[in-house]
Amino acid sequence: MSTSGTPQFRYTQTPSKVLHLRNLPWECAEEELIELCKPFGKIVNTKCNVGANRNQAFVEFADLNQAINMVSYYASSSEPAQVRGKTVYIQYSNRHEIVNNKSPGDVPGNVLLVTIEGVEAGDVSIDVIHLVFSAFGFVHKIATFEKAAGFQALIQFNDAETASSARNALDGRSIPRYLLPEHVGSCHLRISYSAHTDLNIKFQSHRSRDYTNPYLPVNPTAIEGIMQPAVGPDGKKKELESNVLLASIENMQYAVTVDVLHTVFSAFGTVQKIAIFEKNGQTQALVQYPDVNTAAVAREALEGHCIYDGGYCKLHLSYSRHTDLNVKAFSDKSRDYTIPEASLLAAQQVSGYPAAPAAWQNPQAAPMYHGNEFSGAASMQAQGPPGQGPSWDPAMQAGRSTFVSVPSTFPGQTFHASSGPVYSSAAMPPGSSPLQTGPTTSSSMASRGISQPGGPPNLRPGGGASPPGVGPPGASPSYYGQ
DNA sequence: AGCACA
Repeated sequence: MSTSGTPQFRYTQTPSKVLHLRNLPWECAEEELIELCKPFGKIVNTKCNVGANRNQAFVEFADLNQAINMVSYYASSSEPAQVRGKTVYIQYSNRHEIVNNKSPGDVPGNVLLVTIEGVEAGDVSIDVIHLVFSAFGFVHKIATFEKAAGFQALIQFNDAETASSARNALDGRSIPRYLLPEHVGSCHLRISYSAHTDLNIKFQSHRSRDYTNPYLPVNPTAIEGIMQPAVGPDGKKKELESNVLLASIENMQYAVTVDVLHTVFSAFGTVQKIAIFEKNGQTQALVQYPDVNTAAVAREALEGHCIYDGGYCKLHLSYSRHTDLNVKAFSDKSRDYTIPEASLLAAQQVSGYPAAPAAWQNPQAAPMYHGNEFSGAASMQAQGPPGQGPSWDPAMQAGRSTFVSVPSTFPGQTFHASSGPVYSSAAMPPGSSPLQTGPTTSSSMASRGISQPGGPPNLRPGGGASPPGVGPPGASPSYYGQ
């Protein structure tokens, strides 16, 4: 009649799908465990390297009878269960399921996430990575990128077995010295599994490769060497122009939203895409125009100007190396205005989907936002529980994104309806009302018919000198049906 | 050789 607190009698545990294995060799690999147990049934979960000595493990069978089969087999067998020649002691676990067994990175898959510790991105070429990992099988695709964790690569193999062999052999090991530049000290590989099954490589470049598709276009802006700054006739470095501007926002006392940027930059032409991200603690944004000329005009006009009065949110503009941003169509940090309104609205009607693990190891962001500009985007790949990534992206459900393979196995994903961004007036600096006309504040925005819900910028493009040939930028975006 | 994880 005892309900709780009754100690389990030592040697008469009740049968459980979960078996407790002791006296395993130190850091016994999961594969060895599975090898031992799979003759008795389907293994649904394992936990290895348990205990202070890391020589215990748990194995969970799909069916209780399978566990019973294994225990009773070895109970009556003359040959004890063995791993690497060591006798393994098997009992029913006193629990009935293995819980919290694996972090996402431990769930085997055909794509590896490799962190190359102790190197700069430039130290290890994609060819070296390819060489190292090709030892274990045909490498289909590689995408490299930088983020807080360091220089990382996604390596796609044909199957999980191949990926696993590469992981087992290389995790914690180093890339051979002769493949590295002299100045590189140690260089350890930290390898886990990616949740992805197929990387979406857009270009062959020094950052990404698709070895299955030799006809994939070479990204002219992403090949090493081409990116060397051109030198003008005067011998000075000539900045490469681009239709995409990189804006650094200095003294950002107030929130700068996608909409604010859209308003500001639309004064010079159609803004196609915007992405906001953090770089070294500073907010930056990429703003894409259809052509270089428009970008150049915007750059000239806006450079050094402040979005808000009082020297707040000062813009510094340069040309990005990107020519076509690959951004989430509708998030709080990015917008793709080239997407037809209808599809956006339609996308927002979609409901009932679990939140996508978003950009968890988003391979798309990786190759597309290479370089220094987009560590912010890369940070969306921050390792962590899937499903806790950035906000749900309607575009994914709208079928526009083909790159995310949403693992259906992650629990705890909740759908948060995306009702569109809400721009609180807190984003607007006090005393910087758009309607206020001050020394540096013109009413040009209002006269252009721009009315932003959350505090339109005071910035007057060109300091009063409107760029030639630029008309009213049209109504503010109506994507979110304001 | 004797039960993890929160």
